[in-house]
Amino acid sequence: MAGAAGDRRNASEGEPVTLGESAYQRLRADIVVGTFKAGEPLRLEALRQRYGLSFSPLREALMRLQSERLVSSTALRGFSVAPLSRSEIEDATETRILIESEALRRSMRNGDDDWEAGIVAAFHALNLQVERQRVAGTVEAADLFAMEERHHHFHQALIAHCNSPRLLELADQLYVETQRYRLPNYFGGTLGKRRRDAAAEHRAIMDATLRRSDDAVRLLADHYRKTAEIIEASIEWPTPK
Amino acid sequence: MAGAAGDRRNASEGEPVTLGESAYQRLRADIVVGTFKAGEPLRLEALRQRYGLSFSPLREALMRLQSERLVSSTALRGFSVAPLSRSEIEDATETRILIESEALRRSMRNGDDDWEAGIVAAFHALNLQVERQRVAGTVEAADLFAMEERHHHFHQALIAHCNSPRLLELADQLYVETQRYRLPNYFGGTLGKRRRDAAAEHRAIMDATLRRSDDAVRLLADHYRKTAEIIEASIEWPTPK
DNA sequence: GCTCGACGTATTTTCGAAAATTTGCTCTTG
DNA sequence: CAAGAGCAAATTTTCGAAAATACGTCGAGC
Repeated sequence: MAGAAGDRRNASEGEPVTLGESAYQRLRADIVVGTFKAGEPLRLEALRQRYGLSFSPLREALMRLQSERLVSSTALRGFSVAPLSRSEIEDATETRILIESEALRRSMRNGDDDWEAGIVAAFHALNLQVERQRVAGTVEAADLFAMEERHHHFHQALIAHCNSPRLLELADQLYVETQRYRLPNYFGGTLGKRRRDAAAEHRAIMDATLRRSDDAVRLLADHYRKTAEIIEASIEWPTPK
Repeated sequence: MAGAAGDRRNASEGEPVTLGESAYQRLRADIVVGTFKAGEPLRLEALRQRYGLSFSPLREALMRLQSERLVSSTALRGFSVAPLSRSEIEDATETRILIESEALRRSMRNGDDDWEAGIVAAFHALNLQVERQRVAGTVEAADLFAMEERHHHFHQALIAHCNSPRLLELADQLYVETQRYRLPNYFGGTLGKRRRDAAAEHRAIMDATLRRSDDAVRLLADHYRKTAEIIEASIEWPTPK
């Protein structure tokens, strides 16, 4: 689920062919999932042991992650997991809305039949997984990753035809950033408390998009803002805001 | 002019304290200025000799530059300067407009007296340099860098109070990307042909901004689009678009 | 004449140790 | 008792060489 889609590094992506690439993917996954908590220092020796790598590929991966705002560093004091804060979450959310709104508008303008088919397919695949999980009752980690993957695909499909490599890449980056605060929340177990009907929201967004209605943009923005609100409410912050 | 403003890496920026940082700055400058042409492969051995460094800091710098779209790489085939194309320029321009329009709107909403003063000061400093250059008649490289620096500062000042670290960082990144095609054009010598009154455009943008008029956003977008058009027209492209 | 494989070279990627710098501690001094 | 100098240990950063991989050339086979 992690380093897959939306990375323009290796032509048609795939398995990490380089140790640096693998370090990047594993580190990113560990940060997103919360294995390394926000603010925690990332000591090179520890990482070297954990992943069985040498310094060079690790530093390269950390450098990359820093550019993506998952890691921060100070000159000679090493790296640490980028901190989370209310304002960071809000900034990420609003930026994501800005990017994806524009991308969605353009997609609706350019989108052809394949584009529509892609959206419908992704939506269906997402719902299958949701159903499967609802029936099973339990939440395996593997299921969760499958969910995330399909959720991501759905949102990618919406904006796929915006015809801007930059917007697509930014959207992917922001997806990962927001994953960082969505995922720990799932694990945290406030799952039952969720009165939210995400499937309905997704369907509404899809319908409006296929209709080429500007409502789609509004619904998408609401979707993201609601998510952010739920997350912010479910975390007790060290120092307010 | 290069690695200075807008980099959140070392608290209050400053001199490169690390070789990796210095490699990053020098490489970036060489790419932006056109020392390394678009598409040109960046051989590590050559870079090692040129900068007198070892592989590790070089690779780190290249990794960073790749995240900023100045460099591209393929798994085991090394790095090269990211290619330029009409569509890349257009994408960069339109993305920049999207980002800075939003940032400008927010700045106009939040901006206080200090913000206004910063804009006026930056505008004045920019004009001083323009005047100095007009009088001198010649274009030293150093003057050009001073110009770029002040130009950058002016555009930063406009959006400085948008209250979004992400938007500011994206704007800075896109500034550098567009620098890449603006600068070689200056050197190229089509300078005399420029019928454009950039100073007037800047003044109009500033005035509208201080008035908190939505015209500011339109003027800014026009400003960037016009720049892109001029550049695109002045380059003969290998394969059309 | 063309394709394909083997081989030597060029280049990238990774490693482990050396150098440089920070951090924490102790001991002095005022 | 606070402030600071001086060390030792921990950590990051850099290096140069070793390993892995891609590239180009040449020759054999069809």
